[in-house]
Amino acid sequence: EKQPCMPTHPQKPLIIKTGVQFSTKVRLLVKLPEVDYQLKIKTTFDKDLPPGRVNRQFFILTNNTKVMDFEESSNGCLTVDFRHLLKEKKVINGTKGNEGLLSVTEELHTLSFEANFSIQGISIDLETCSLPLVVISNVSQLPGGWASVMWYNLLTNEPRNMGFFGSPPRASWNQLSEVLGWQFFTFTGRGLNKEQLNMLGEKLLGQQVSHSDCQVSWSKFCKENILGKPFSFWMWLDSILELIKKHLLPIWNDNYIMGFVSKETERALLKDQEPGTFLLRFSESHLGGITFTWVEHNDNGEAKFISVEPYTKNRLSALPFADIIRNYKVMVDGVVPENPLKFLYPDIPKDEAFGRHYNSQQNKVFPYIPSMLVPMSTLDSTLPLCSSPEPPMTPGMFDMLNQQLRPFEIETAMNSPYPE
Amino acid sequence: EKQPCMPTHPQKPLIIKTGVQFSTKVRLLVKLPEVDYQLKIKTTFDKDLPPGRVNRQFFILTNNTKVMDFEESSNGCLTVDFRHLLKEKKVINGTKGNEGLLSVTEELHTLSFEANFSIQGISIDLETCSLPLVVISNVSQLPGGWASVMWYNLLTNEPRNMGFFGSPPRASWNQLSEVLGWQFFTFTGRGLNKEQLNMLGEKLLGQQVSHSDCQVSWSKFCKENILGKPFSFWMWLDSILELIKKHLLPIWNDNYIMGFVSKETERALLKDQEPGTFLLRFSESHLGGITFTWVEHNDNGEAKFISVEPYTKNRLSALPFADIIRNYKVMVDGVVPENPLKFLYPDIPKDEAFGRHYNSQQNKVFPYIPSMLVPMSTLDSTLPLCSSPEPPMTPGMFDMLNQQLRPFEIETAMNSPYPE
DNA sequence: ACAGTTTCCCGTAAATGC
DNA sequence: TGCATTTACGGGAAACTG
Repeated sequence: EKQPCMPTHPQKPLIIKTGVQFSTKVRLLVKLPEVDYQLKIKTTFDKDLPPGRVNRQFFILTNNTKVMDFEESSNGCLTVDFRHLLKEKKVINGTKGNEGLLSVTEELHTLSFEANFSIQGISIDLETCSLPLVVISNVSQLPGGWASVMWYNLLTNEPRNMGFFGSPPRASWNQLSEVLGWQFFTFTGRGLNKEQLNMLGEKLLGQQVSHSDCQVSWSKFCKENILGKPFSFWMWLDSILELIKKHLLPIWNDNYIMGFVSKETERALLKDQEPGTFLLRFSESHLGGITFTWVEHNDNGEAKFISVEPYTKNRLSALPFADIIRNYKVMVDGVVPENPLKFLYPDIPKDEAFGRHYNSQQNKVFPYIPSMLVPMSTLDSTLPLCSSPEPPMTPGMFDMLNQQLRPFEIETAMNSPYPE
Repeated sequence: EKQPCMPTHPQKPLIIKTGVQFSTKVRLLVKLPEVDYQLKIKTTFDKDLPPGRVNRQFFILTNNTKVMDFEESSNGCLTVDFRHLLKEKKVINGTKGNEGLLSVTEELHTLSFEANFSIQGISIDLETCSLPLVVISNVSQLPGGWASVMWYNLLTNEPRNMGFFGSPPRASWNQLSEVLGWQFFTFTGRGLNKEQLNMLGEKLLGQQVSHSDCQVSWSKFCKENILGKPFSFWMWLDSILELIKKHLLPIWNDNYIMGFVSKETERALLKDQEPGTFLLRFSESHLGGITFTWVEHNDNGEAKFISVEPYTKNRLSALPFADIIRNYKVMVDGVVPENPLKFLYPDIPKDEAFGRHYNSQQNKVFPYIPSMLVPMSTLDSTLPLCSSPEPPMTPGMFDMLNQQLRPFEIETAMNSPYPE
């Protein structure tokens, strides 16, 4: 009879952080006739869970009973807000939970809600219970916790399979890619297009004709590190999500960040473009980084690709990315610096794409002359700095890429270059 | 018999922040013969203070009794560490404290320590009490709290005059300037020299032949805003102290920051120096800012002084100050930029002074070319940007300044230009 | 309305546990 | 020892409160 809406973290329901307030909404779906008495809701954490089933035990610090209020907006239903803290109960953990392998963010909990009322002499007990919750103690655990919530809700309809992560099912790439697109759509306002998802699928599963039916394990998604990197696929992807949210939102939403492109594809795309054509790509080697790559041509007409060291949140909070693109300079042999970035791929003049995000931060404070930070790379032309070896490219791949990625239709110059 | 050492904030004793642990040391100065029993110390907050005397009431959250331990290091004395939280007691504040005018950081509190033991059948009570404490709820109140602690301990020897800030005495500039110098010495490792203190005295008291015997009121020191500025003298000075601690420590300790110089003095000093001679000065218009001023000469030989927009902690955490000085460029009419900073006043070549603090942050990450931030000012030579009017200078002041500030003796080039 | 004050809580660093 | 997890708390911002 009651349908609990879940406690919320900033936009991330079903995750609760210890020591931080959270609120819960319980909606009574039956309409009680003439409710002039007060309906008390009692909330319990991990009510029915046998101790030892879970590694950590928690309790609700504040008063756990609240009286329901009428709420106008929800047409006659009753709702109630809880607002309380959660704190770990220190228990001498004799028999440590069943799964020593599970991490904290894989441990599932629940909130139970109970109410009792009597109508015409009949006592009625109501009880309901939340979907599985993840309890974290620091925001640094939020990505992991959110991965669990996503995986659970993607792969099961069971209301409370608390042992879910004891043997988590696999997800098909079809399912998973849809969820990943949703993540971006929900948190930034723009999802991922087919090409971007393809790159992600390839990163996760290797080169395949079609990823759709490939199965992705929970471990591969979130627990194992990417080969040669000190982070997992989801940690990497989430770091980019955070980077967009904090530093790249307007540019991302204007669809000016291709973002997820392999270095091979990048080269294939830029190869035949005008010198100074560039695109924006997220770093695959570092968490939460974005770089630009532009194409130049040697004297003998050969294409050369140069990428700048990725910018991370620290750098970007000193200088917004649009201003970096605007003012970026390369100085060769100490000669007059030049901004090598001319056209956003395929051919949008830089200022046309980013002009309205420029931040003319020239704040005139009278006796002083204004000063700004200019991002700059210094090259020594005697050193072949840019001769990074071509990454391996499978035969025929170039054509495939071309086919797959070419049909970008630009309607007006202000339009996005990467339609979905 | 007991001498309490005080609870500590990061280097700031006598200030306690609610919700944060603090520790206290109580030393028993008498040596007890054969103490084989345990001595319990009970700690009470604001023990004897009549309620209503203070606006806010607090209590110690954790267990307030602790058993003394022997401590080897303090030759046979007994010491004990308390470690507990302080939380405001919510009181329906019927009769609000005696002084509605007092701010939170002017409200004084105490910690009392009690112990009881019996020796040869005689029961002995010991009791002692801390110096007045300030309780704050956020670090943003730390500067104000610290000002109170300084003022109290500078101007009274009374162990517990809780109403001190009801009518706080004045300090002579002699006393105060000594304390200010100590502050810098204690928190940075380098104090303030006579010229720097002179500038501060002038800022606080106006131009006087001698400030020594001038009286500074508590209000002028810490409560009233500086004329035309939205902050008080101490808030301004403390913001600089923080800036030094976080971003300028080595340069400050090398004595390369003149820092406290009036604009008049600055011009007088730079006037006859080589073009490109510069000095470093703290901003008087903004909290926690540092700028450099350099001298150039017009075609007609007239000296021109240019100051850059002050750098604050945000800018400095993107780019350390030494690197700003190293790479700073001025671009006039889009022509090849040039670093106008040549000699640190009076004549130390820039790289000699700051070279060892340069941060060659060129981290080569293979496929990428490194990028750095270059601080740059752009000027349009058609606009007379630097023609800020000469600040007023009293007659004869120039000579006085010259006399007063000239005798800088430079022993070697690596030596500090501003000996104390 | 507003300023002084407190609360809230992210995010880094340090401490702790295993 | 190293890694996983929690605690600590500075600092910016929002909420509170007279």
